[in-house]
Amino acid sequence: MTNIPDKPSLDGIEARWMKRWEADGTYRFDRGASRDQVFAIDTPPPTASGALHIGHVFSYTHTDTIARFQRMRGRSVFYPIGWDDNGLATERRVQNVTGVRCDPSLPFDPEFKAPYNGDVPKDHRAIPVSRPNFVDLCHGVIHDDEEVFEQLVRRLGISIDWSLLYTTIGPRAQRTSQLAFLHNLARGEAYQQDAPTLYDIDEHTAVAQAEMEDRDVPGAYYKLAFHRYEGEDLLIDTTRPELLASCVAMVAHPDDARYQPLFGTTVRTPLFGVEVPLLAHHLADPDKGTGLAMICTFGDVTDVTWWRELNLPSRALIGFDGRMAIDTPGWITSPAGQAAYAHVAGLGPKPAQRKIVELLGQSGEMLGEPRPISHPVKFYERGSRPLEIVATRQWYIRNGGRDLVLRNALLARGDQLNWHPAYMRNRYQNWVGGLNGDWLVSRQRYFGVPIPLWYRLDDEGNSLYDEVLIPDDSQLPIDPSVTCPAGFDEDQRGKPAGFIGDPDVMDTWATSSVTPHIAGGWVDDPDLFARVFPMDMRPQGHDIIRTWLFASVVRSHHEHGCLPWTNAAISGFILDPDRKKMSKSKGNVVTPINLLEAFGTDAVRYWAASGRPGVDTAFDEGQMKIGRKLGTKLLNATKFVLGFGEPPADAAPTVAIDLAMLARLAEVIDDSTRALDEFDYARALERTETFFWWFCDDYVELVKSRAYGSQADVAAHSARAALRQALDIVHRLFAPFVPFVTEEVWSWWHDGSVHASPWPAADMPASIGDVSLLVPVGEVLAAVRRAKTEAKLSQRATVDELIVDGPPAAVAAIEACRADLAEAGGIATFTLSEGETLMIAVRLAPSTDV
RNA sequence: GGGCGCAUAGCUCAGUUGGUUAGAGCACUGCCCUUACAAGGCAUAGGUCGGGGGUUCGAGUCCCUCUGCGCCCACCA
Repeated sequence: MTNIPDKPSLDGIEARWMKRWEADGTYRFDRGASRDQVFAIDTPPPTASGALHIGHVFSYTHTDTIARFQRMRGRSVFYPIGWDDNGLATERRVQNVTGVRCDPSLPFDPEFKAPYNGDVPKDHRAIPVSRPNFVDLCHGVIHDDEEVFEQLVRRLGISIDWSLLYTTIGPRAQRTSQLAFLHNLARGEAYQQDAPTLYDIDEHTAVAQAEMEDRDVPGAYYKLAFHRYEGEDLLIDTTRPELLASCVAMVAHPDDARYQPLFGTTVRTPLFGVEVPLLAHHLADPDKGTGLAMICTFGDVTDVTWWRELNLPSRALIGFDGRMAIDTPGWITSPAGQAAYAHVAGLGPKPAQRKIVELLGQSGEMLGEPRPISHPVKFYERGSRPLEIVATRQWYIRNGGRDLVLRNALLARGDQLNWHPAYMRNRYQNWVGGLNGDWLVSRQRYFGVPIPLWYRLDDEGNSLYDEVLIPDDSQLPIDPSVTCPAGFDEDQRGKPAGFIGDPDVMDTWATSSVTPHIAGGWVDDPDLFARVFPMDMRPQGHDIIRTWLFASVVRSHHEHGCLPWTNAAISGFILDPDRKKMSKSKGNVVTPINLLEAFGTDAVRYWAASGRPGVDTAFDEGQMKIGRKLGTKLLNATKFVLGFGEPPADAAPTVAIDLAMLARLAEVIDDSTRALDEFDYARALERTETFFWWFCDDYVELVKSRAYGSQADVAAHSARAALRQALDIVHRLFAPFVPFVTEEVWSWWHDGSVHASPWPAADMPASIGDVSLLVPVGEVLAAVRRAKTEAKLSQRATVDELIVDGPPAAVAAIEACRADLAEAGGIATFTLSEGETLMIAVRLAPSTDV
């Protein structure tokens, strides 16, 4: 069958084939397949915020090329997708869209309606709503976002099986996440601890090490005088004078001769007159400032270390809202000190600092002017103010940060994983080797998977955190603020001798770290799970190796004692043409939908697939134009080749040049197959593309006269058979990269989808022909073209005489293609002789033009 | 301070165990309306492969070193 359009076109092919693939179930996972026949992908669940980022196009295309390749190789591809809709990103979006904020102290209002829908005025003050109302609003917004997002992802031609769609806030995800947590708890891998914790005072939540980043911010050194009972004042440099009231000690290095005589003595703090000891600790740096530091509870993580290792008291004053405690603390006993504190009580960090500096100036206990500096400060990656350290009870999962044996086991998992590209392994090792604590998984937020626990209350109504009440697995998912633990009644909630639900939700990574389990049906479909786990491939960006990848390895290591997948395929970032990372905050993001419309999906995918694994790639419309050209060329070349008609059934390539072309193609197949097996889609595309353009420009030009029938029938049949065989293979080699146009041209002469056809791995041996033939033949062809171009003649111009003199092998090769060359070049007399080196002389016909 | 990556034509990049005169595309220039394709084709030109040193018969490729750019990590008072 052939059904070739008169005017082939790329217009509208996306919509046509998307519809067809969906109707035919082309990408449907065959769940009858056994594990060894399955290729399972742990697709990154994007945050469905309504806008598709060019980075999605880039990385999802990379994964899709591998998925399509494996499908054509005969694997049943398990290719799910989910929407990562729980967590702070969604909460923020909901706040911005609807103009509310969550206040968990409020009661549920069944009549509540959001005041706005995306049109919140600038001066609007967020309306507080109850947690159940807030969660309802979140569900509404994400539902709308996800419909939009699905259309966008479909538009990319990503061959996921949409019947496997999940969300990270959905019941199955919640159940999976909670069950995994309870297993961690039962095995002792999850534990709670009341300890100083990095805390975001705007988002009102603790954050994990993996979510922190350093930012350089302006600050200043202030030189403060601490008073000795005898002798001169001791001077320290600090960037945080506002913490002076929380000072618990001073510290210097044990080897620091300047302070050695004073170790063990006490000094009085400026302004507040609190007596603190001068202690020795090796972390104090003699070269920094005066070599003397004040220890406050808590200015930074070093303070926490000192506090813990030197057994110091806690004098924390900064609350969860970042403000100084209202009541004057008991350790400030002097009237002057109490008066000073009254000035800063209730102030936030910045105003408190200004006030303290002002007071120190007045008292003369600040020496000289502040010296402005720029210094790195820890921030929550989504936060806007520096993190504070507050003591709070939180849940942790062991990740090797406090346990060398576990750390080494997890480092070994990193070695065991196949990284593409291999050097990405270093990011993992670097991160795991540098952990300084376990994974803090509890978040004081609202739209997430609840920590599925309750606590008993004592007779006074205080929480007994050691008496954890655990739900039965069959109850999951639960919200402990709604569901009641076994053996209790709802009216005992919050009452003495009753119970209280854990108010927190889990870190969003605590749920995304079990995406293989969510997608694979760990909790409700063990048969499916056995067919897909451990998965084959985890595609993701290098920026989330320390979070998503590492957390997933931790969970799988604890739960199954193995890796969750065998391969990690790491994509790079998109850089704008000035080579800056594209991100929303920089405002240099390109909206891909316009590109998809301007160039077509295949063209944009072509650009994406030319970015090598792991390499940050510049956004380049030029590459998309080339991709568009490739699509057009595939249409035209296919139309042309098929236009020669089918050779007789028993026809086969017999002519040397035809066999040589097929031999070259066989090499391309080998190369491309090997590359895709190693997840190097870019190399596979490049090889196929190079072949294809050579095929069109040289081979087809050379044999088209013969294919039309200028020579013997058997020779014509050889050309037609070779052309069709090559075309068939080329369509399949390109299919993973440009799925729409390959499906289009394939449909002209085949039943069924090209994406369901076998990968051409074993179509023919490279020994089918002699590729070395192609070199001298190509040189003759090029020489003839050059001569015509230099004479400013048309390529159709006649060559009076072509004289070729060369080594025997070259002469033999050219002799074998003599007739094709003569016809392609319009050569009247063709003289061929043996000599030392290849010499080509072209004598053109005298111009008959005016 | 530690780790990783990159540096090849004006631009974007290939160059896979070291092997003959270093490649492609885009851009530039010239030519060709050629019956698959003018939203095309053909061709010319363009590089001391970041600098220096070393190993080797031979180095863009391996080793050392320096420089520049980028990323990750770090206990940053």
